[in-house]
Order: sequence, then structure tokens, then C-alpha cells
Amino acid sequence: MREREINKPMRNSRQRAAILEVLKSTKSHPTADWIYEKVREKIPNISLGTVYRNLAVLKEMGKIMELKCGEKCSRYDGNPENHYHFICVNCGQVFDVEGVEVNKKIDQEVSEKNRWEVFHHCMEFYGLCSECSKKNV
Amino acid sequence: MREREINKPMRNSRQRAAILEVLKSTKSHPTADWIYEKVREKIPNISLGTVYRNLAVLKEMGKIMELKCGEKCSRYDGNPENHYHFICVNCGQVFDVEGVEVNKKIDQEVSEKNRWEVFHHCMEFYGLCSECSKKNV
DNA sequence: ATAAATGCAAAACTTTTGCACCCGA
DNA sequence: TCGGGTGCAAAAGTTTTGCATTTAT
Repeated sequence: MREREINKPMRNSRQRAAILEVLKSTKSHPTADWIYEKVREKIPNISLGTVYRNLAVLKEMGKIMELKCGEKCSRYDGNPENHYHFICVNCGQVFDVEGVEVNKKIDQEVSEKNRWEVFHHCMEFYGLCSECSKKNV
Repeated sequence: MREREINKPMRNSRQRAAILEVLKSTKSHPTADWIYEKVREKIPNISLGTVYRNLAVLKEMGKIMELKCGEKCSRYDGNPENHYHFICVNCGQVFDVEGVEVNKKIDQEVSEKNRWEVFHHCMEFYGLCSECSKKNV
């Protein structure tokens, strides 16, 4: 993974703005390809490479999160605040978990008991979303 | 993801046994390719496709776990008991978290507050392992 | 004997990258 | 103008799959 040079000046392109806008305007944790298709409605000749490059930059800027839970391809979350996710094992949809606070103390607990320097943690819940649950899958 | 047919009879192959043995004999959460190289020491002409196929079967049998945290490729864990993982963001090594109990009640809590049917959860901690921490990365 | 499992190679998929050109500051 | 960003296409890397053959039961 190549790191961005420190203090490298950064320009704003319509492509980057459009990608961020798409990501901010959905709660669906889309894949890079979905974002690509969505942005193409505005910028028809944008390339998938540009989408990937910008997702990497936006992630590095801390404006978005990359989720790599379960599936083959990454999903992106326009909300960079730490929060937990729920993945439906039937339909594959990803949801934000509501009503459960992020446990901030646990990082320190893990640090102390294992001699590591813990920065943060992720938690993903797996099960059936309400729709799939109704269908008795 | 194609599902295994229910009640489909299953045979034991040396390949499958060797793969499971390699996975049980390490704590290193290896990738499919690492497992492939390791099994080749015993069965030189085993194919990578067979490794992938068997990892999928073993996972479905509940004998191993697949980890998809952070990296591009999956890692496999010979311990199917639910436990948490720590990933070093510098060297990429994956460790089991010791001394922190798996929170079993939280699944029910998330279920109730979000109307989902939660089966289980994963938690991954990110930071520097003791070696990388020493190096002042 | 039967069909599950394998080895091999090709294919599928996601993601990255080299390069010439474009465009924002 | 300067070099960051883009589009395009090729490449890289992981995982899956089709098919003929092997092998466990």
C-alpha cells in the first residue's frame, strides 16, 4: 500500500466531489462498482480507476470508511465516525447498528492484556435483517 | 456463493485432512496461498483450486473460520470458537486476543434494538503489535 | 459402481498501475 | 505554468469454475 506524501497539495476535482456526494447521500454502504455506476449518471466518462483512486484518498483524509467484512469486495461508508455494522447473511445488505454505544474502554483493556498498542476496533454483527427474517429464510 | 447440498455425502480425502492439519498446527491465521505452499510439502501436486474448495467445505462444516479483516485476501483460523482478533497495521500479522471475554449478551441487545435476528458477531482490533511498537513505526 | 474430490488451466472479478493528456490553483 | 488528477487499457492478484480423471465408499 503506497502512502500519500505528507503535505502534498491537493486539488478538488468534480470527480472526487461527486464520489463523496454519492457516498454521503446513501446509507447503503455501497461497493466501488455501485458508486462508479451512480457517479456515471453525472459524469458519464469517469473511469473506475478514478473511483478507486479517490476512494483511497477520501479514506486517507478520514472522510469515509472502508469496510471489508465478509464479502469479496470492499464497501464504503460515508460516515467516518466509529460505529458498528450489521450484515445480513442472506441478502448481503449492510446496516449501521443503532442503540449500541461504541465501547471505547475495550481498546485499552486489550492493549494492557496483550502488550499491543491498540488504536481502534471494528465490530460486525451477522444475522438476518428484518425483511429476510420475515421470509423465513 | 453456491451452497452445499444438504445431506450430500462427504468423503475424506488426504488433501482435506492435510489442509485441516496445517491449519490446526499454526496460530498464524494464514492465507490460502500460504496453506497451499505448506500442504505442498506433503502433497506436492495438490492444486490451489483444491485448497480453496476444501477451505470452503471446512468452513461450512464449522471446523475453521474465515477472516476477512483488512487485507485483500482472506485468512483462515483453525480455531472455530468465537474469539476476537488483533491486526497489526504495520506488519499485517493477525493475533488472537487473550484475556477479553466474548460478549455474548450484545447479540441479543443488537437484535432487540434493531429488529434483526443476530447470530453472532466479530470484533477486530487494529494497532501495532509489540514488535512493531518497539521499532517506533 | 457411483459420484465425490482432484488437478489443471482458463476464466472471472476486484483492484492497481503506467502513461499521455487535461485542468485546477 | 506546474504537477495533481483523469481516462484508458493493461496488468496484477485472488478466487472460482469447467472438465476429464482419480479415488473413497
